[in-house]
Amino acid sequence: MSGSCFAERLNHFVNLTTVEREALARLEERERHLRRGQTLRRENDDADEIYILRHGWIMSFVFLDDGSRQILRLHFPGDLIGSSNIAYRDAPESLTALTDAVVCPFDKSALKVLFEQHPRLAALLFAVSQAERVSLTDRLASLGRTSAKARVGALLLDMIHRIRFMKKDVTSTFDLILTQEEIGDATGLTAVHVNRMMRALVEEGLIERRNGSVTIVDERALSRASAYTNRFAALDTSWFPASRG
Amino acid sequence: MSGSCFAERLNHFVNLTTVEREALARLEERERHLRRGQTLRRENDDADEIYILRHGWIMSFVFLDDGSRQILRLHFPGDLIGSSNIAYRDAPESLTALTDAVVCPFDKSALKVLFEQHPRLAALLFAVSQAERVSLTDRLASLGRTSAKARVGALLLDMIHRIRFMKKDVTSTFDLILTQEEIGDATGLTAVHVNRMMRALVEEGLIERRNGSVTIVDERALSRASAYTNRFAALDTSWFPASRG
DNA sequence: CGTCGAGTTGACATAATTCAAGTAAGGTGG
DNA sequence: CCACCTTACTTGAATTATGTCAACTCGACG
Repeated sequence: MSGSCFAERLNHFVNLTTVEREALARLEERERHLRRGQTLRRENDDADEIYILRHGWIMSFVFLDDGSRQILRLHFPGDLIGSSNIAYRDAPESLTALTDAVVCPFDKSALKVLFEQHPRLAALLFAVSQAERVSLTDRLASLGRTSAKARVGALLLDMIHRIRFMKKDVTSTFDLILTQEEIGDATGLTAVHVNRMMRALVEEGLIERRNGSVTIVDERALSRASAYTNRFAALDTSWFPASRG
Repeated sequence: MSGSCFAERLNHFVNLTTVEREALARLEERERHLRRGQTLRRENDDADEIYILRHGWIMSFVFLDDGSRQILRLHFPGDLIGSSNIAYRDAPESLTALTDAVVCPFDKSALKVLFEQHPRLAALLFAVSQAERVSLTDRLASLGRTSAKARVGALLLDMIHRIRFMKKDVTSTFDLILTQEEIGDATGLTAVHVNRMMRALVEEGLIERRNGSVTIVDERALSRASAYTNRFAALDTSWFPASRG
């Protein structure tokens, strides 16, 4: 029953039944391969598709009228992406691959079956989306109320935590992937200032850099300096309906 | 079948059946009255309750370590609030009344019944929460990539649109309610700078102020200047399961 | 009548941006 | 294998947006 990294991720929170796994597997029947830099879809596209990210990293972002870009969220394997047009017919955000990537597109009508026949999965989806919401509010507080250095630090911490969540090895080193311009677009800064803040973090002994990889040297101090809250507590599944089948 | 402003709001999107209305009414059996300034719950409270806001305005916010505050969202009648701890046991955000308010608290276990017996309502809840998510990403772009003046303008526009959505009269004047300090905490600015930006907007003829009320004079220009996107399009309900009963 | 919270204003300080010029690394065509 | 591009990163100097501090007004309220 491997193959579905979405099921694998959801299985962190509840023990999926065979029937539930099958239902999830049906969302991942098709595959689409993307090369780094390739755009999966653009703002305002009329899109009925939602995607499960299987391999690689993808970012969602919007452009403002003046040409500036805001990166809304980084997506990792196991994430449900493009979910915002569960609500809307037109995509409110663009999706572009940060690395070579594989996604599984499915039509949003597939959710209908899920909600009808697998209430526990529906509840789980809902809970996961609420957790994503909290993650967004954390970023809102970061952009609204913390310094440039703290924003960059918080982004790095978020990345390492999410990487650890996927692979269980407790590493402190990871491939940055993002350019400094992209880090700026995620944190609301200019590339130049991101550069300065990264070296400041290095000078203060909080991180190290080698080629394209970053090591979190003093995670405790960095977390404090960046006002970072770790939200990787278990989901509260107590209210979920029983599984069917 | 009045009384439930939650049902009333959801009825904007689908025609609720009698059975569905009854299920929703069950979420609003209890009432709790709050006075302006009163806190409904605090960050880190162990909270099993979720609320439907019936009257008045409420804000959700977090405090950072340095004592600064970020207002995450303004809530209006018909909103589901405290929904973030559908995912978590401990509340990630505080809730405080901006005006005298009435909320209907219900235990999150009540959602279980909803997901089991009313898949269409569950789908609707999910879609509404995705729309909220998009609203949060709009704010993220506002804080990350627009000027102080634009952020204040966008907040005012968001308020007027949400007020219009509740009451159908197409007014351009509303009671601001928020202090300039609160506007600052919502937009990531200081109270002093909010003051300057508001008067700049007045001088440019975009808004007017009288006592505590604000009038949007030139909505088109203000929307452009604030990079504001109106998301009050209809929800896409095409994928919803059929209603039961 | 005095106090308090909110709004207003000016002078000054600071964080972040802009502009400009450079370096380093990787990829490509000859 | 070299010469040439291109893209990302780096750095300094000047500029601008926003924050800080402090003083004052005004209206509400007890």
